[in-house]
Amino acid sequence: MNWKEIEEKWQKRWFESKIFESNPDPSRPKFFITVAYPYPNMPQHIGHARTYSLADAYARYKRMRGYNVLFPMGFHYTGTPILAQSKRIQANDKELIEQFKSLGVDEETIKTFVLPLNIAKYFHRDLKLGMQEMGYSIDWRREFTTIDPPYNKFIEWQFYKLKEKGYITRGSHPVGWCPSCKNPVGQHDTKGDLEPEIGEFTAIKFIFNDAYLPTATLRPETIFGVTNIWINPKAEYLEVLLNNEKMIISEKAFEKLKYQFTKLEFIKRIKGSDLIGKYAINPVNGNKVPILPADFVDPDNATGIVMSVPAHAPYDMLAILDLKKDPKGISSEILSSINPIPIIETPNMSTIPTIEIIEKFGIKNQLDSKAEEATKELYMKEFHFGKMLSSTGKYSGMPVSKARDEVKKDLIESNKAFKLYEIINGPIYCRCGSKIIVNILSDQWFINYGDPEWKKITKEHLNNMNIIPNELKKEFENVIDWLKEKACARRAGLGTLLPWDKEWIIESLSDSTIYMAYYTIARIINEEKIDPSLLIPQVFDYVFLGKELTSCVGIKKEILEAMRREFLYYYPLDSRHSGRDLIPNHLTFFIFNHVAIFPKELWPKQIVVNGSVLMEGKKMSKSLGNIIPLRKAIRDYGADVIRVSVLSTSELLQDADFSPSLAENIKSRLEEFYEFALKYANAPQLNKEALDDIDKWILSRTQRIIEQITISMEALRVREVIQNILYIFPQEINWYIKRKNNNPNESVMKYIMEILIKLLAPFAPHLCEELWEKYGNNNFVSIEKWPEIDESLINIKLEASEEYLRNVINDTSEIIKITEIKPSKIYYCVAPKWKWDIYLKVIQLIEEGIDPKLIIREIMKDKEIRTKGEAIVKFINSILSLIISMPKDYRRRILNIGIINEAEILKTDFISRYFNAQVYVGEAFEEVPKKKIEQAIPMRPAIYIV
RNA sequence: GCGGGGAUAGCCAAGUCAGGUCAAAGGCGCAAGGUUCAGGACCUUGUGGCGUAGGCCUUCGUGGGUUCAAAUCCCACUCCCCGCACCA
Repeated sequence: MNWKEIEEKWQKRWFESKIFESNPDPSRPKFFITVAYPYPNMPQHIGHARTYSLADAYARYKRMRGYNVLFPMGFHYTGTPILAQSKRIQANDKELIEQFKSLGVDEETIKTFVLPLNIAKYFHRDLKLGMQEMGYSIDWRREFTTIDPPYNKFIEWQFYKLKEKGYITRGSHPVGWCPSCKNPVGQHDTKGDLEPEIGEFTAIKFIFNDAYLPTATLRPETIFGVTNIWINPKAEYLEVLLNNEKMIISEKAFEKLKYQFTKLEFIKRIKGSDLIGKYAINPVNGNKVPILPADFVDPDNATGIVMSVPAHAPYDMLAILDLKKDPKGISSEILSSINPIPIIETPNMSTIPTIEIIEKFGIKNQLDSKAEEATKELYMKEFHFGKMLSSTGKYSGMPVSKARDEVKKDLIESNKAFKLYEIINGPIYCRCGSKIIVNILSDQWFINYGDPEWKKITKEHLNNMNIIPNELKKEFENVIDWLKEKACARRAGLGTLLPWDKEWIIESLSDSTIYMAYYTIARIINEEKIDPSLLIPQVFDYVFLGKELTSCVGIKKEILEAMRREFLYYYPLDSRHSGRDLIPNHLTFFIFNHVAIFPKELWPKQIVVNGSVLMEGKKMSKSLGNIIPLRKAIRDYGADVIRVSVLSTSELLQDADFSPSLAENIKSRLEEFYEFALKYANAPQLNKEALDDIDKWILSRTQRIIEQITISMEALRVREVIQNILYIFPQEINWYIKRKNNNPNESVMKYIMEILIKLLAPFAPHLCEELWEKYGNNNFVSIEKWPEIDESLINIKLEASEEYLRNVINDTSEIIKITEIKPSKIYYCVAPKWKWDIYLKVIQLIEEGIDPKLIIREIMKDKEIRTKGEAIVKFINSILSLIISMPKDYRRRILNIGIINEAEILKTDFISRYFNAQVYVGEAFEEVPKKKIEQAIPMRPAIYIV
């Protein structure tokens, strides 16, 4: 079959017939479904296909269920990565150019990428074509980008709303910063794509003559254990004025702290070596401590001055031991006066744990790489299990984890220390080559997701929402709990200007929270070509909030009313789809913002989250070079194959594993389905009057599959759906064909295949349309009615009979296999009626909840039965444990069906054909040993083979 | 650290919420047979161990417990993955 031809044919027809364009229709229920719009900075790949294919399959399913489905799409231009990429292209960055090339972008196009907008436009087109080639049922009339002027107006309105509610705040905020680009840096701006991590240090002000030595630490609680101060003798230090106080810090620190403190002035240079041997005073306890040299001190980390706590910091202990071996001019008097001061006790650790841990790791000196590991281990243990000793005054007895915060707070409040920030996973370099530092932005705008009242209503609404899969609800709850202020604007990038402070551009996670509402009016804005300058806040107040329009706004009243109608028809949003990586940000912001801005009845109803796609078990990444561009994959395998591949290998939340061999497999499976279905395309319509039991059986099974798939579909367990259609149910069909001696009733087959085509249509729409047409229909299967169960075709008794037959055949095969008999005669001795009576009676009693131990007594109450005596007891004993271990509904089904005429079922020449042997069915045969005959129980005839 | 998810046969992956038809779906791989000039594809069968009668034994990360019955419920432990923000 020619996939490409079929795909193009149906995509064209769908487009021409406009069946996926949705307009308000009050006579039909609507279903509004959206997916997180993509960021157009690289080609669409298989990974994207999962979320979109899932949403599309869902949209198609809902459409077949009779909903007026709106499934729109937009493009998220907002943000800085495109800018960063463009800069790299300008700089002729080979790596990026190669990456683009390997993803199929031609050289000429890459040249145009010197303009950021060209990147966005190029990939916008790529993404859109990819979506169309995948056959997504999108209403393209509503398309927009987030830099379209009308969208900007919409975002401005949103921000005015947030501001009115008091959810916008302003304050200072530390960010990773490139001093030469003069911009905050994100992961995509750094060499090697490293995310700068910012740590908060406490700088404790040791008194040194008329100045301070600020020692920077992550463990302020160890201030009580300080024995000395470390300085790097090779480093340059400066005397500076910081917030009007004289301090000594390293030269490197001075350069960086300029970005964190506005009042910082140079006074004079000091050599590190000049400080050595002098004394400083611990501001907490007044202890006089010497200043000593140490090589491990990094002048480029924090202040370049370190306090020494040899009892609890391995580096400090090591440096002291090193110094005792090689004093470097320090007097033995000073060195001998330095004794570790324990201030923390930790279970299972000695009083001076550093000695213990140095021995354990076998560390030689302060430059030994193992010191880092030892430090981590000791810090971790002390933090979790340590308690402050009595020598720490008011903190005595406190767990270290608590003391750390307390000491820090107290020191800062009493002006004995101050906070400073440093990159703790550094050094990290900007793509321009400069080292990343911390800058404090003092006038940063935030959305205050920490607002307790806002949190509360958001959480309340979360509880009313349907989250698929449900396990994630808890995760959402936690995210709502710990969200704080979120910086919502930045200085560079594409996007909407903050309307009241045009120096700032609204950041991408903040301009994408309520845009689903914009889709409802985007069609009108696009078609009427509304002048964006007319889209003032009052317009949106009217359209979205129903506020009276007080003044003339320059847009025709009918148009405004149409927008309002359209919004009210589609809102609230019925289903929001994205990958699970968006839970801690976008999806939660989405709930927050809806709750803040819209009236309660318009809050979103459902969120659907799916896992990502792996490539042959590995994460897809540019560096691994294992990204398959979607459009290439479509050419290689076909759209339906990709759709089914990414949706059928794993459950919703799991990562799906894609591979070429999987795709090949799915491809042949789908082709098989197609060829198979084609055989019955011209068969006559089903005639319910002319059916035998086997026909009736498969028709009954077909109703079950409809039921099961519909349930799975509602819960979006799409893997289950596809598995059932493509693998599990076909086994039933095979059995049916076998039972019919390879002569299936063609009208039955046609009926079944029509149903399967419909059930598969949301997943493989092109294939199914083609088949649907071949089946003689001249409408689209995409908008056909989803199959419904035909109760008249359900036959429990036949299903049970067939299951019985299969079990007997299985048992027979088992015996043949073990005994290695080549069967010529098979005898089936079915259970006599009295056994059936007792069997059902026992099940009945167990169902009534009678203690199994009392069953025999209960049955024996019947005089009739008692006459049989011994045989009865033996029989009951043989079936009792079997019956007890049956599932409840299985027992009920047996009671419901009652006695099955086993002999009649087994008297079919199917069995003798199957085993190529003579088959005898009855209650007893002379040829069969008595003992064997006695073994028969209902549903399990005695089998004797010779 | 805080939060979330997970551990099932050679591999992938269902089953766990609602304990019982569970030696445990389905796929891949492997083996045998069929078809084929051959390869591929396809079809059938098998794929924990033992067994000349449909059975028995062991198994669902480890160790306990509840129950007539545990992959499933409870407790403890070990290991793995992901997120923690200004970045889409």
